[in-house]
Amino acid sequence: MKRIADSTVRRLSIYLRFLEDFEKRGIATISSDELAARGGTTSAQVRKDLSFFGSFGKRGLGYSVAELSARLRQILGLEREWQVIIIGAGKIGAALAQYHGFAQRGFRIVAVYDSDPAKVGRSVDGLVIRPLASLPEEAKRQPPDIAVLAVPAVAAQEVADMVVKAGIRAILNFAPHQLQVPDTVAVKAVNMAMELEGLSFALTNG
Amino acid sequence: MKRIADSTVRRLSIYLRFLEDFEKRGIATISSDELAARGGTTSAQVRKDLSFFGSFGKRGLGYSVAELSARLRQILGLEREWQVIIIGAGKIGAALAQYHGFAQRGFRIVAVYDSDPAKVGRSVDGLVIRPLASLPEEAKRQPPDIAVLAVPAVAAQEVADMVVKAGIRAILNFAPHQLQVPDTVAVKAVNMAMELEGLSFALTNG
DNA sequence: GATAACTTGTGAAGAAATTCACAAGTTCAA
DNA sequence: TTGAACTTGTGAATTTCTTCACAAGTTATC
Repeated sequence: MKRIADSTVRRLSIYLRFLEDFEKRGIATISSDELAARGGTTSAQVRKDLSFFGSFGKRGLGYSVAELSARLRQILGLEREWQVIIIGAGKIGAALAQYHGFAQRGFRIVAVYDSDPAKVGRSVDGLVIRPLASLPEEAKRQPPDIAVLAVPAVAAQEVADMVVKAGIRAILNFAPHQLQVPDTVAVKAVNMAMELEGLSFALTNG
Repeated sequence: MKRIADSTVRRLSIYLRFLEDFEKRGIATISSDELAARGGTTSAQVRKDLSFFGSFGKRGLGYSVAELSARLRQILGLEREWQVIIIGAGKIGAALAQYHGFAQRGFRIVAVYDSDPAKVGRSVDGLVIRPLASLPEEAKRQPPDIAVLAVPAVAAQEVADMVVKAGIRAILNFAPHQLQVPDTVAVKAVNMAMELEGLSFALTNG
């Protein structure tokens, strides 16, 4: 398949969210124009994005909400459940562990790790915090799909190396540190400081 | 000034982080090549990004770490302090309020709001949670620069409208909801669900 | 069944972002 | 002073992404 741009995948995610909204409200069909209006894009963009994966609409009518959202879930790989581990049981890590929005969308948090002996053994939202050192062993027995890194910046690279070595091929990084990983590993970064700086730039140069 | 791409601003943020690292380690100069290697980009990209704002380097030598980081801070608007309010004192909101990394970079959290009477009056990290209804009045007296939205998706648009009406011109949105705001208002979204779906896509189609 | 009003899917055009490639400037050593 | 080794800054080329524009298909109405 032709390489799909990151921006396209992000938009598919947005479309899916709207479609699920429409589904709940019992709306059966939707046009690219309506879909675009909500997502701050254009109808041509919507159609182009979808066209990479096939043609799902009916001319003159639009898209079946149920069908398109099912196809998007399939495209995004959301038909299965993903096993997620959280590394770092600090403020952010604990908040993530307790946030149930993930599980609702098929991302099941199966373990929380921390390297601080004072935290190991405590529970977060029903999950006992495990020692980080046990990750390699445990990952061998039951390989997680995605590792969420909620550790301090200085530790991030080291932990990422460990995660990669354990065979995990996707990382969601909350640490404000640019990770170096082999390109067989997918990384997404959530960098709040960077977003704030983007706002600062906009306010300054707007 | 020519419009600066979002991607450029994000990279400036990344460069600044490295430069601060180098500054701490007492390194005086750095080449675009070294800067690029850390940020997963190319030296040409670094030079092009910087060229939008002037020419800060010395041929044959590179960039002065101290000078370039000062210029980047200036460009990004980080020379002043920004007043930030957090709306929503749930798990995420509370974690953000307690995260001191923001303050270190000049984003000072001045207030936390929530609409839940059960939460109002409690403290988070030394800040008393205020009733959301009092925001318009308080914003008049002391206008915040940035509002961080950590509210449920269903409430996000309503809260955003309120924030915009209160004269705030920058929003960092943690709610998984696409906000509609006038284009005089800058919005950045941190959407963990979307990032996870991006990873899911990568794992599925990688 | 004819017409009007929609809407999709997609090549082609256009715009935007990235990379190339090189003149020009700097440093260092002999 | 010369030459070798670097490195920047930037037009031009290239690649990538977005928008345009329209043929072709669908539905509704009379």
